[in-house]
Amino acid sequence: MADELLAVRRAKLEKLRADGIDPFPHRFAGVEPVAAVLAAHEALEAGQETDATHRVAGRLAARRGQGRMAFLDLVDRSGRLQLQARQDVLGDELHERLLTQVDLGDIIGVDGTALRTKRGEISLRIERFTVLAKSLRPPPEKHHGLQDVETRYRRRELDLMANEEARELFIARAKVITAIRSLLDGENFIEVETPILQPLYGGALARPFTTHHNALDRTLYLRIATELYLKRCIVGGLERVYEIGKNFRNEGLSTKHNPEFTVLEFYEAYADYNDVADRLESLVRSVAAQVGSTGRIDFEGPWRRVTLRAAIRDATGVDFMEHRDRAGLVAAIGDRLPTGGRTWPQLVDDLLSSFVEPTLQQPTFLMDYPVELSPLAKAHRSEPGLVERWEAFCAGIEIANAFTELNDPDEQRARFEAQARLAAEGDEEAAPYDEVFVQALEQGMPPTGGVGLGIDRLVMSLRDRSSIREVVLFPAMRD
RNA sequence: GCCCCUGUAGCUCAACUGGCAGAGCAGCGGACUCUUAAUCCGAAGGUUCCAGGUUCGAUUCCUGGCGGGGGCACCA
Repeated sequence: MADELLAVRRAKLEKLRADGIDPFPHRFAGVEPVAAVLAAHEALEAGQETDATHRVAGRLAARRGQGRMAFLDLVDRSGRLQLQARQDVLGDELHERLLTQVDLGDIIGVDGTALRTKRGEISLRIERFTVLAKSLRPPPEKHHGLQDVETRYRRRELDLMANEEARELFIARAKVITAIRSLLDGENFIEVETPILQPLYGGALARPFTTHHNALDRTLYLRIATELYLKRCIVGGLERVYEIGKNFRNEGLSTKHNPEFTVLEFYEAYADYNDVADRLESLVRSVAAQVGSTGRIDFEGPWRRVTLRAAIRDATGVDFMEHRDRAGLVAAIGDRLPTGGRTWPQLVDDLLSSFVEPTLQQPTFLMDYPVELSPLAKAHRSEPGLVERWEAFCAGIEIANAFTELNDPDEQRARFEAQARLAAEGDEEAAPYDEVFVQALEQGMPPTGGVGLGIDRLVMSLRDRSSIREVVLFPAMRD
């Protein structure tokens, strides 16, 4: 059957060629979005015709009627426009060609005149049409669209052509990134590009992808974060920098994790974590206002700010600051979590992810983390054992992470040494010692606040999607 | 890596307790000059994911594999 469908379309392709029609012409200039045509004739009354001509192009999505008059739906990025095909306008040959050689799914260009049909739909009467690309495979079902999740992820082009909400989502995603750039540029941030291929990875605790450079005959890593290079830009005096790009982490896939994911990081000299919290909050609020939010999350109001300590204490009764030793914390947790083999910082993280994170539906900052979890953050100005770090959550997942950046090179060196000890104990996610970065700090880095924001996760919350695969065009899939 | 669910026509979905695998859309032939999930008539379209097993008989039950979804683990 599949072969039959393909053969029929190929036969039509050959028929077009036999008739002297190029089924894959090079260009079609002067196209208007269909939404512009619809907007221009909003005032027409039912049955009213015009002499206004328009040129549109897009994919043929539906066809009604097979006789001397037919209606077709043309879809472009801006929307859907009904076309009216009349034999008395096109002539016998062209009308016949349109109805028999052109298939649903073909890309066509149309010149026509605007009217509103007796049934009230703004339409374009086809004066001329051009096949712009013959489609040799059948499109997804016209009414139900493409539902199969696997096909939607693996063959995103089919999802995009069949499902308007998929198009809307990825257009919205683009607007999010454009809005972020515009807002940061307006605050005198400069956008930089730092290496994706790195001789040493850093800036987060994660396992990297490893590759090899032949000419240099050396191992390179795909970055897991942009943090260390961006701080070197701050050391260099760029003062306000940001980067939007992919990070890569060689870890499991889940509804919240894709091995490559898009992150905004920005760093601001002379600011601390409170300043950058204010900045992130207003940034996301503006983005949400510009792009719109379809979910139940309210980005408008002030975001809740609570310490990590209080959040865990309120949810569990466990105050990790009163149990700075592993044994004490294990005793306080009791049988609520498996504690075997977990270190003290891991247990704090477990408490957070099990009992606090799922409850954080509306935007919330959790402030002040144990130093053990944060090798790049500056010690808290008043709370011993804590660092000035926050994470922002909404819809039960983390969307951002920020520090008052550690700028004391000796302290940074000591933190790296602590990580090196963890690595020696077998922790594959411990941060490697980065001497070049420490030397950069030795040049002197101003007090700095920095933020990482997960763009994929932000789009998830703005468009009410529960899987990161819904917001990544081509998510990682098994072969 | 573990657990649960899942895989049927190009697409969207059916198929009772194990008894000839069906419909809509799309496609094909035909009718139709205001349709819009167009309508009507007709004919067609299947390796039921793969490999085994049980059975007179398997889409259905069992085992294994592969893909997908969800959860756990892991992880910013």
